[in-house]
Amino acid sequence: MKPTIKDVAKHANVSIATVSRILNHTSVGYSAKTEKLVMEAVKELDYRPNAVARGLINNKTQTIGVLFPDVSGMLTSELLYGVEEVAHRLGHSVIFCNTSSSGKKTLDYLQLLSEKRVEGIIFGSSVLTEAYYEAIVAMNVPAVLVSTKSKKYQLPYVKVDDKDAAYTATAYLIQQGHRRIAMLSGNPEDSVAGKPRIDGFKEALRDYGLKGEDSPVYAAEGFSYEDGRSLFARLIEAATGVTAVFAASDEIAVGALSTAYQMNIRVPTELSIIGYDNLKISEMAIPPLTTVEQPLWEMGKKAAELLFEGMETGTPGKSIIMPHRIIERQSVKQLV
Amino acid sequence: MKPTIKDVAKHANVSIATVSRILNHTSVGYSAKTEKLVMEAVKELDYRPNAVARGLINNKTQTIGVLFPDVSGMLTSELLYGVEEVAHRLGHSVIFCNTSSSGKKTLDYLQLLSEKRVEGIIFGSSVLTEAYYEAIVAMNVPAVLVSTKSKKYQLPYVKVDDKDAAYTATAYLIQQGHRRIAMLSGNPEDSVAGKPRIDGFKEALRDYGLKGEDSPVYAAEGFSYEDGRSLFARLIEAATGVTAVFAASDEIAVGALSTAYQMNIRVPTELSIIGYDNLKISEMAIPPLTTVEQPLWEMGKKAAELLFEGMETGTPGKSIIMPHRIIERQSVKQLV
DNA sequence: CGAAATAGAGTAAACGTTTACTTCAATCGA
DNA sequence: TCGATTGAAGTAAACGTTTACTCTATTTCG
Repeated sequence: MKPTIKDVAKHANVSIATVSRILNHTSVGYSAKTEKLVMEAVKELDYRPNAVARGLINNKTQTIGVLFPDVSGMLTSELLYGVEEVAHRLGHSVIFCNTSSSGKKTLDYLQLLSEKRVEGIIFGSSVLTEAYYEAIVAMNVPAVLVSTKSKKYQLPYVKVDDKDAAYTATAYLIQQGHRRIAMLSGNPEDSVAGKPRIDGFKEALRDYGLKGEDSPVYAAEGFSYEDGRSLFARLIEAATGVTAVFAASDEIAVGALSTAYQMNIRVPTELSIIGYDNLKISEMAIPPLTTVEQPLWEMGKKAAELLFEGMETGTPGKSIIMPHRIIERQSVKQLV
Repeated sequence: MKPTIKDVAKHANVSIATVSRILNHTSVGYSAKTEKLVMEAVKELDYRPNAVARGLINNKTQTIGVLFPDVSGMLTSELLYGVEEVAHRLGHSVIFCNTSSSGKKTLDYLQLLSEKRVEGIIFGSSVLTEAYYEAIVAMNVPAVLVSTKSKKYQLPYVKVDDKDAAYTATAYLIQQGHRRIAMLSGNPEDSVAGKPRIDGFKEALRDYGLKGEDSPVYAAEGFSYEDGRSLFARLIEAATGVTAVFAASDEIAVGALSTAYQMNIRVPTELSIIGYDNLKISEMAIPPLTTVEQPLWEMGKKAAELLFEGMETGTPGKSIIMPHRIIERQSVKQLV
């Protein structure tokens, strides 16, 4: 069995209260001499305080829960790394929960996290259902959303403005001289990454006086590479005279790139493509993909900071809209 | 404050012992009538058992720790998903620790996990130093290595045989008719992913009677995309008459692909490339990358299963060599 | 010099559970 | 009928800490 504070106390011939005070660096209550004695005993026995006992009495677990759907591992893993970094810096652990986009698993996890008495939760990249929200408020700990938001329920979020970012991407294409642009969208039912991006696309079209008929949007079920492939095939089949495409995710863009290659359509010579996310793959694509960046790592960090702020102050804190920007690489051609 | 078992007991007019028995489905010690009463009180108060109190008395936290360096997020995130899946299935939580390949951070985390009384640990994708090993045995809980191993220290591991896999890749190239093959290696000092792959490469060369001078190996510091780019540039500069290259990681392969594209070298027409890992990017590459697969998800699962087995039986369990195989895509050309 | 202040250290309660042990009433068998 | 058995339920100790409170010896100061 692992040594307990009692063993240390016995070993150093003091009371457990004294040991506790020394270990917690309570400013008062012991002499330098006994401190040395105790520290020696600690070394000797290789004593490690039991965090669960501590947690019980302090009512603090120094642990947060993070829930992500497994979708598009690249996106979520960057977010995760961001939150891990600040959690670690602040002395907290993170329990990682992969929801697999399953309602049951999410609810299961929320229950579990509640029992484990995590002090905060970060919920990422999927839409917040009523059941989730209820479960979260029932836990009575701060929560923050990352890369998602909810109009209906008041939880602070950190994300980029999807509509804005889509607008920026589209406007960029237009400024490069494109007049007929297709959008390859993810699920339009998705109220956070689906619809808003379509809206931003259309708004840019309108603002620049382009006609909607010339600039169709094709929508898929999700935002994956496979979706990108089939979306692109549909686009080509339709033989619209489009010169550029705005993909709602980098994975879609890369899928498009890939089938373009197979169809012998040269990018950007014959067709320009802009992505969305700035995942690592966009840099690695051939040609390197011009895309709109979401600062994922920073978003993870900000979300965690927001959460810890909430945990300290007891108030929710303000949502953060993260800046997005175009990363110019080589998949978009400037038209004369 | 959250309701405790006492509140439930009071509310149902029974003792806390009874509540506890009912909640734990102890087969005996209460009537159906009181059970119903208690369950109603639980509902009413929305009571959730406090896992930390439970953990204290049972000496079980139902939690494992997972340590990964952040290197190449794609690789580790797949592993992570694998372990998460089985951990969840078995009712355990996973504390995710990103070591950033830093010795200090790793040791910090090991200490923390020890204090949190995790019941097992999974250590992945980096070399096990003496200090780590000591820290792990000091915790006195089972541990398993994944995607790494240690000759010196006896911990069970699950990984593919790197030398074998490199051999397979090289032999494949040779069978496709290639006689001059370059290897783009990661860090040759790396005793798990570096040296063994080089050894496998050389052994295949030898076994098939090819001369080492015709088949140079270029080595970098790491296994990244950037490394792949510079490695490939060096290869071309050297103007060896090589017809195929074996890259020690998919990221290296994709880096090579990318600079080949820029240098106007057609793959696989002019040059064949085979990768290693079978990350998602290899499927997305242009052309789709032929590579040797490591079944990462399964490796994560196996590692977790091995760990839980160890936790139950109290004995370390047997290491597992996972199968590897060639995934044929389009980056390797068959020579006449 | 003696009372008050102070510093060092110990005692014990509390955190929310589980569980061995006890108590009590009802049922059973002879 | 009565002791033995059984089943339901309660009591209290224990898990490893923290901390309010207490005690004692020493220092301080008028």
